Amino acid sequence: MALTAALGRRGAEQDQEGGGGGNGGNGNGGGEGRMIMREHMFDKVVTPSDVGKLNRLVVPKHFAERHLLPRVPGGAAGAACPGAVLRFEDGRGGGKAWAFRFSYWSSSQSYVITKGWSAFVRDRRLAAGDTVSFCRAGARLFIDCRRRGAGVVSAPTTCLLVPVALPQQATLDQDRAPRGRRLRLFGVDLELAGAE
Amino acid sequence: MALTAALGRRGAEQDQEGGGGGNGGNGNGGGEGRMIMREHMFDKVVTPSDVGKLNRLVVPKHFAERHLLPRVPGGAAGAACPGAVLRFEDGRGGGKAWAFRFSYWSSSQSYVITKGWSAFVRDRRLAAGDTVSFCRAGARLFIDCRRRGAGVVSAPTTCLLVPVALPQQATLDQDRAPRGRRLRLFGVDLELAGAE
DNA sequence: CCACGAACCTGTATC
DNA sequence: CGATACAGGTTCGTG
Repeated sequence: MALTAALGRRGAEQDQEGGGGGNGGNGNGGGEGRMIMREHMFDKVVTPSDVGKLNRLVVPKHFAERHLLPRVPGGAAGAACPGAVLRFEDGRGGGKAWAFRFSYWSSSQSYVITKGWSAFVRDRRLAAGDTVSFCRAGARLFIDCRRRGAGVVSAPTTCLLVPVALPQQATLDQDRAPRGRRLRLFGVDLELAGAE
Repeated sequence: MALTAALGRRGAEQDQEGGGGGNGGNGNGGGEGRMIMREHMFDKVVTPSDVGKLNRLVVPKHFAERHLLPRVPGGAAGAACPGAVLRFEDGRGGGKAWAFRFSYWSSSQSYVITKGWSAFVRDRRLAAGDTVSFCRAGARLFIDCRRRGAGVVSAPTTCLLVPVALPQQATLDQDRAPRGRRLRLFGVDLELAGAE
């Protein structure tokens, strides 16, 4: 994985959209913040259907198989794994999270995100042409989006560094992901998850 | 419960729709007929979806919980009770009966009758705006329907008196329903089921 | 391979 | 006005 994180972007991203607001959960308390490296998984420029009444996001097959399928509880084997629920934290922080049902539709031979997707579209005002971005930090998944035509501020927005308040010290150890390497950089704990 | 049965309506209801025909079962033999009071449970004016391709009848929650849930074999406790099969006798007599799967769909928070329902819709030519009526006599369930706009013939059609040929003398005693009061009226055995 | 049916999901009306 | 009920969809297994 690339470690091209831009430390300076941290503040910029947080200020990106002040609205919305957290709805409780493990909030992003200011106190003893740690940092976890977010590995970019993939982006998709959403189609009109992705944000329309179909209530589903088609996930390109190679993205789905490379990045999402290995994250479903029992489905790395490539089995059909019907309707796994994946939890994505709001990439902007704030503690909000989204539960998405990740399925394979044999009729169309495609991977889709169904249940929960329309709520995200509404909340983030996602429109055709916008880009959804999926990231990961260890076993934790993140989703974010940017407006169409919104040029990336500095370099490709592939890896971001976000502050995360760990609910408990043990959180990282509870991850079901294979242990990634750790390193401490500039006084910050980083986790290099899932080296490929 | 109301005891407003109209003895005189007996013949009228039986002549209501000569077609159809019995398909065996415990037929309504003429001989030693008894009478059991049918307690009206609830009606529903069916929607286009109820008689369309969805193959299901949505049962209004308060009706389902008050009248159907207590009738499922092990589910009076209010548990989810997935997919109980309830047997409804044809309200017109003739010995025909319908087996319906009665389920709770947690996704829509609603009770539905699924398997077996479409057969009833077809057989009775049920159309949107018609009314399905559910009655009960002890533990025995009955289903009937009337055409849209077909005003009730005499008084609200809430309690009807129907002839029932008991397969065996013991039938009434096998009822799992709480024992209702009995009375003999005009030489007829009546059972007042489920006094409220 | 198609038709049917059972399960599931969601927007909207309603209280 | 938030929660809920339900009417109307879609998907998918099965025969």
